Amino acid sequence: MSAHKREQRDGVITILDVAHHAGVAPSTVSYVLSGKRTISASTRTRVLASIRTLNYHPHAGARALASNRANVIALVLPLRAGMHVPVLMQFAVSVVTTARGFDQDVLLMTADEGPAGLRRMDASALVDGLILMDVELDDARIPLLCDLDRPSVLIGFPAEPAGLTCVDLDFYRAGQVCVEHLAGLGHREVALIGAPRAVYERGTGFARRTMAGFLDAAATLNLSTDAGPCEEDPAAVDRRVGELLARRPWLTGLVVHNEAVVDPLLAALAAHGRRVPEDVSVVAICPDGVAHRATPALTSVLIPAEEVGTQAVRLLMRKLTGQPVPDSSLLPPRLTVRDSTAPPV
Amino acid sequence: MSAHKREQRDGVITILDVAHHAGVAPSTVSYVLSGKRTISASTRTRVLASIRTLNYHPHAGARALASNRANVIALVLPLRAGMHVPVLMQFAVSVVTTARGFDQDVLLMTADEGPAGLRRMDASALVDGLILMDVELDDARIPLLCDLDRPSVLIGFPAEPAGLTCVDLDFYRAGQVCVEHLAGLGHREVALIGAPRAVYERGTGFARRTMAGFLDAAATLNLSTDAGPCEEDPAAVDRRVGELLARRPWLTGLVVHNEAVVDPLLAALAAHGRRVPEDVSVVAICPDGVAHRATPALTSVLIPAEEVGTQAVRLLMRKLTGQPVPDSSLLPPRLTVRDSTAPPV
DNA sequence: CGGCATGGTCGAAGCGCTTCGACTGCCGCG
DNA sequence: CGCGGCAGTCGAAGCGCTTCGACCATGCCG
Repeated sequence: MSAHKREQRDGVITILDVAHHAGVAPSTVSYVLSGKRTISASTRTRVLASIRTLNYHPHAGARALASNRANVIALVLPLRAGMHVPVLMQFAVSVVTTARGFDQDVLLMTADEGPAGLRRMDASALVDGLILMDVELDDARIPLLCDLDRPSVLIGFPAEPAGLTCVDLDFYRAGQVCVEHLAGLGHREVALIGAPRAVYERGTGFARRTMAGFLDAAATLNLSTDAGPCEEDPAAVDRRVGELLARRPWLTGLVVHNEAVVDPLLAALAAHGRRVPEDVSVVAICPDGVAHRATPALTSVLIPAEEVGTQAVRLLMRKLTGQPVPDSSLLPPRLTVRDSTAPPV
Repeated sequence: MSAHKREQRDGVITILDVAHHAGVAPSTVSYVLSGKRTISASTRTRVLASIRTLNYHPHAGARALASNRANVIALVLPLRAGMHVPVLMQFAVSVVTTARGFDQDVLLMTADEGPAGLRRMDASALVDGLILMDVELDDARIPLLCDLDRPSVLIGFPAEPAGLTCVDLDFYRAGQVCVEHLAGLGHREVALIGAPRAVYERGTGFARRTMAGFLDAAATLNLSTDAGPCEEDPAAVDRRVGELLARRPWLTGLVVHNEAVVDPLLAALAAHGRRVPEDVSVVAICPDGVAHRATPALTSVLIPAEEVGTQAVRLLMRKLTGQPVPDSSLLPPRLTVRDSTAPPV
């Protein structure tokens, strides 16, 4: 046991160990890893081999300190009442997966910390950038965002998106598309079953925009309409349907923008003696999974959670590397026709 | 604009800035923050004041590098088929919230990276410890865990928990408790509506243990039983209920361990002409929210997501500070009687 | 054939923090 | 009255990495 330097002090392999093993300078190893300078092929392979055999992983803290980049992004995910958690998680998972593809890790922040949390993220250099979910029309986090030195991307649109980078499905257009589909089939009287009341009151963009699109399209096409929120428990859904059918005996078209309510809604229609699609056509705005798991499979506008998450990360990475980004990305809705819509009899 | 040192090079406040502002050495500031040496009250207040006015936040990377502690823990959250996402998120949120109380941030890992991801976490010193969710009886991640230098806590129990730190509700006992409650009311024929088949086949501990507890208790009490998985869509639930009632015409007690299925189950019972609790008593194993939102409010054994998450973090923090921890923490189930159980007629 | 880019590599200087040993008064005790 | 000890503070040495300028061969041009 000669005192040969202090090869593996703590079982921790450093860049120095790799450098020695490969017979090069530590800086060379660093350049191999980052690609920021040209390295001859022979040296590169040698270094990479050493890295693999020693199973070297750079120390994240050291890297962050020296390079001013943590390779971590924050995902700010408030879990507010009335939001459908499985859908939110689809976004989140997509963000994490995409981020890993860029060699970034994801730090999870819930709402509880509020503004102080954002400030802390910023100042501590724990993360390089932020992705915010569940954005409200007048979101308290937005003024803060501008103060921060770090770039951010919003999933969802606030009322005043100027200067921000936002991604989301074009919910206004989605509302229109649903109505247009029903109108195209010949329906003249349609209703929107929306998110729980709290979601609208809070000023959540996607809910309000869908309703606006729905109403505007219906007005343009001269349909009579009925639009309102809907709570999530089956009893409430049943009540809502009962009232609706009583008030609108000739209603034949329904748009539902509330994942949690899809099954209860179908049950309630059945309970009130309405067949889908023979008596009532139903269009949903939801992830595909929900739509085609239902019986009958629902004609729907897809909420492209995966694509939105991916886009958000892509945009953030562009901002981090100083590339230009579009001000906002509204993904166009696409309607898939399934078994729940048909012409009225 | 005299060249006075280089006060705020980059808009970034460092410990040096604080030290100067407070008229002390940087090490003193550090000790104020960490409390690792005694600092006089007067100095402390002065330093804290400077920190506040300068709005200083330590650089996470530098701290991690110097102290070998990142103040970040990893939350490994596979989202497997058949798991109820809102429940998982309850755990996750509780973990994040509790962690913040210990001044830790939470890094979110999904399953996709597999073992390599765990190794990377370990070697890069990005996180100090891990919390693993959705543990299977024979979980592939476990052998790896022992290799790592970092402590970990499991939410859920594998088949062989020796040497590991695990927390969870005692699902075996929960299964028993449900049966005992029904038997106590006088029911003689009971059934278990379980998680989707995939969950059992995968070897998920909580599902199997609940079933075992259910069956053992029923055997002990001499009840006839019928236990099996149940898929999540309403149609499948309805089918399941139909078969069950056909096969067991005198069935009067039902235990349901599957959040997604609670409402459809009640609907199916109604559809088959069974009133709850007059004809059939129902006990659920689920978070309280689900149980009392149902109609009628369900007698249930609570899944204490919040407490489990909190415990997991507490245990991890103890391990991180070298304090002893119990091998395993099985939380005792508690049954709350509501409106869905009654003696059979 | 001499000088000058140029590709490829090295060395050293930090990045901002923690921590360890050393130093300084000051109190209390013998 | 002197000295050991202790509370309180300082200075400096890293932690492991990136990056900048320097350096050294080549190969190429004039």
